Amino acid sequence: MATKTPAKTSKARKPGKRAQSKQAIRDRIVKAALTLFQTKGFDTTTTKAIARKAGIAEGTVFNYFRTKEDIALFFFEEEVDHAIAAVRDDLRLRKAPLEEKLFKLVHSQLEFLAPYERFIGAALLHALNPASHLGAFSHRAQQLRHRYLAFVAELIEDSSPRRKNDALSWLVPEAFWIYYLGVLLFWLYDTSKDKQHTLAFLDRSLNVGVSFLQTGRR
Amino acid sequence: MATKTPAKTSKARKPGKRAQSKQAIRDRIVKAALTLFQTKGFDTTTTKAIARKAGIAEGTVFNYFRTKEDIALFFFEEEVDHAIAAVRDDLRLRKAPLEEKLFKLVHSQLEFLAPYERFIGAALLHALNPASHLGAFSHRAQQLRHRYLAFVAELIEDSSPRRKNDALSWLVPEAFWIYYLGVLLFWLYDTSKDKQHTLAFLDRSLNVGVSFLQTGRR
DNA sequence: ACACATTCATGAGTGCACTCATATATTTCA
DNA sequence: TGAAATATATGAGTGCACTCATGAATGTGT
Repeated sequence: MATKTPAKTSKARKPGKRAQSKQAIRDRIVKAALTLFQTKGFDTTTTKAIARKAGIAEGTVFNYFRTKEDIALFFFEEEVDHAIAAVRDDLRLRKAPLEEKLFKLVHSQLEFLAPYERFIGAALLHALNPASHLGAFSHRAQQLRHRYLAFVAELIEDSSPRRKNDALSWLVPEAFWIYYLGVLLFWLYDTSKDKQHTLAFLDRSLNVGVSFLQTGRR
Repeated sequence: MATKTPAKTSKARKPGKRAQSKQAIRDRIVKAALTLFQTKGFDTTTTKAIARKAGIAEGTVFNYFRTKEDIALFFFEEEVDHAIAAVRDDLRLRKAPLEEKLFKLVHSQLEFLAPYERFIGAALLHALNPASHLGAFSHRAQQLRHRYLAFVAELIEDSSPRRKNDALSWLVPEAFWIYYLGVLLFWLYDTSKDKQHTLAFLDRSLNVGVSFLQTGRR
């Protein structure tokens, strides 16, 4: 059946059929799940429905994700990685002031999330529990949050060096996290064209926040 | 059958049989649940087992608590109320410095939690998610957290009046919350006699924290 | 004391996330 | 190329939290 002549020379050589479909199925699951989460909500979407929509058996879902929540988490991992990369790879930002970097960071996130606004709304409710169900991502969720905040801390550190031992410094990422959740809420309820109100709010509040941070610190 | 002659005079009069057993059953459920949570863990304790231990049918559990998590939440509500009352009712504390009030608050909590150390450990893991499962208490949990932090804010406000509009003031309860979780962790792993290390840590850290708070603020 | 209303206990039933033994497809190696 | 080894798909099964129709117990008005 297979007209394949794999020239498996030395060691690492085989983007074989397996690896290919593996990636494809993973994507199909995530896509199907997100569509359903978006239209029916997280809780009311069954794993059976996800499997059906993805064209696979129910059990197969669990070969790719340990739990239903992990599927959603995977999405947020992509979202955070995407946003961090967007800031890292923007050379123009290299020597830009802190508030511009943070703006780009959050803006990238919002862009990524935009197509799934309904789902995000539901997810956020959970995540505010303060840590329930969807926020109850259990372990990887913590890691993700940590990765995100570590990046934020890195940006801050780059912009106003030293002062690491400041008694307040560990609070700043916590505060940013709360701020970020606030922005998300604002964004969700923002009915202005292209979410312009959110962007304006982001711009202003970051300016105020950063300048407060730097004044209070030095 | 009933040899009862209820002199139902005017309006509000009847601690009837109903209300009595209602309270009793509620207590039986909570007690049974806590014992099981403590010995077998939260997740591995089934509602059926709770019902059996409480001597009632499984469905009855759900006449008293909407979810299994609500049972645990009820326990924490009692815990917080108890601790707040302990501080409020201690007249000697009325004009004591802030750090003493906070000490009493947290100390009361730890005393209350002591018999269920194992369960707390499990619960804390969940609650750190940052908001998962047990922390996923969904709504009442938020209210509880809010009630607790509002009381803390009240104590702080009493001790160093004014300065309400300080840009940092909203962060202080958040910080205290994180601090409190830290204390719990410390306490859980504290093997010293009567948890003396925890108490010493509490004492010292509250002194430092409060004085920092007041210096930084005025 | 009797009927009507209300509250509550009951446990079989439901739907769901997740497991597992088995079948099937892919890769490896001679 | 074929057969052993390995990775993956499958869907009936499992255990659990939670629901609901029923009936029994308690409360209320006469």
